[in-house]
Amino acid sequence: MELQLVNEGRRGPYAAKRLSEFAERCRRGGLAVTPQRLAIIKVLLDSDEHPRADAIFTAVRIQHPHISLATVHRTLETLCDIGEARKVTMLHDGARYDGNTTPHHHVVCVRCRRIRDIEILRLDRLLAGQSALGEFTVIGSSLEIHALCDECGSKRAKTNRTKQPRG
Amino acid sequence: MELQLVNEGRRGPYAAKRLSEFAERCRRGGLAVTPQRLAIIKVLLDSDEHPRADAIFTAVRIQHPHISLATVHRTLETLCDIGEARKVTMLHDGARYDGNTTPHHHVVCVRCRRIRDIEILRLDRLLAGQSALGEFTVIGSSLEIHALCDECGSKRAKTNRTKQPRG
DNA sequence: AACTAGATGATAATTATTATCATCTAGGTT
DNA sequence: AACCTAGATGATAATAATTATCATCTAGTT
Repeated sequence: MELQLVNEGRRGPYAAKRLSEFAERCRRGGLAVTPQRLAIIKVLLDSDEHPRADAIFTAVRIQHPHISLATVHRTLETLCDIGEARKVTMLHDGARYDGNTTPHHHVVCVRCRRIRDIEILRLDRLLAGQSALGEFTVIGSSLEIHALCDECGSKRAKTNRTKQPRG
Repeated sequence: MELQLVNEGRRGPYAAKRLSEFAERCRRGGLAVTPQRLAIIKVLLDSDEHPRADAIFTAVRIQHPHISLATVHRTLETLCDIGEARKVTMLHDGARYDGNTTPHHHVVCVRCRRIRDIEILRLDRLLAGQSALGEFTVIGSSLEIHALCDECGSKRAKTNRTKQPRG
């Protein structure tokens, strides 16, 4: 089978392993291992809901009533920076619109957020044959390729990584 | 070639065709053909930048100094509703995070925004062999499959389409 | 135990988007 | 051509997510 829903049953052991390695990965990333960070990664690893910051905040507050929402936002971005988490959609500084309604996909520069259209006929063909996925009825799809454009690549080489707004 | 950047040169004739059909498509969608809508679709079709609402607002204001930003936002969403435009990222009500850092993709219910992970090994293999795309150096990628979950599908059948927040 | 770079909490500020509502108009009818 | 009305617009307020600021605190080192 080409496309398949990930078996949620596997998440338990996966989360345990990730958590056991977390402290070391923080150190490797130059980050302090704080109770807040541990609590946040724990909640994130235990969730299968791809939660928003506020949902994680709510969950973490049960054990850490004094944690700040700002800390949750900051920590989630930090975790993404060191590769310990991933933002499902990275373009969250504002909605972007496209007048091209023919099937196509996008390359996005992770730094300047420039977007260009791409065609992947084989992917479109693969997806055309997939009208359902478990309990989901497929409507359409869009591949987002994360990239660094040449201009930003050379800038990055010079300047020391300036954090991008909104992430 | 599997992946290729869309040739921007083709956009001129495409935009002209889309614009010529726009009035009819509005009527078909039950929408009035207003000068504001014409101005907005024109700007969108002429742009290759996948612009934000505020950029479209700025461009449209040259010819329509009295247009409101709210109209631009509303119109863009309306155009998406009737299939005359597309939002590059549809998840714009808040960032969603994922603790699973292994390569995988997502199915999203366009109504309730539930997300589930999917595996598409063939796509991952296809992308693994692609380290550059024109002026872009590939970092990673994520396929977002838009779908309707069974629960929302049956709801939609009953209730008359309630507009989703934020779109 | 002392030190300090970096982390946190509290809160203000910013920004994108949506809601509200009075007014206006596209597109049909008379 | 004047008239009607559902729907569209403009102006502005409200909402909500995220980021900035800054005083305080603490993880990890000395």
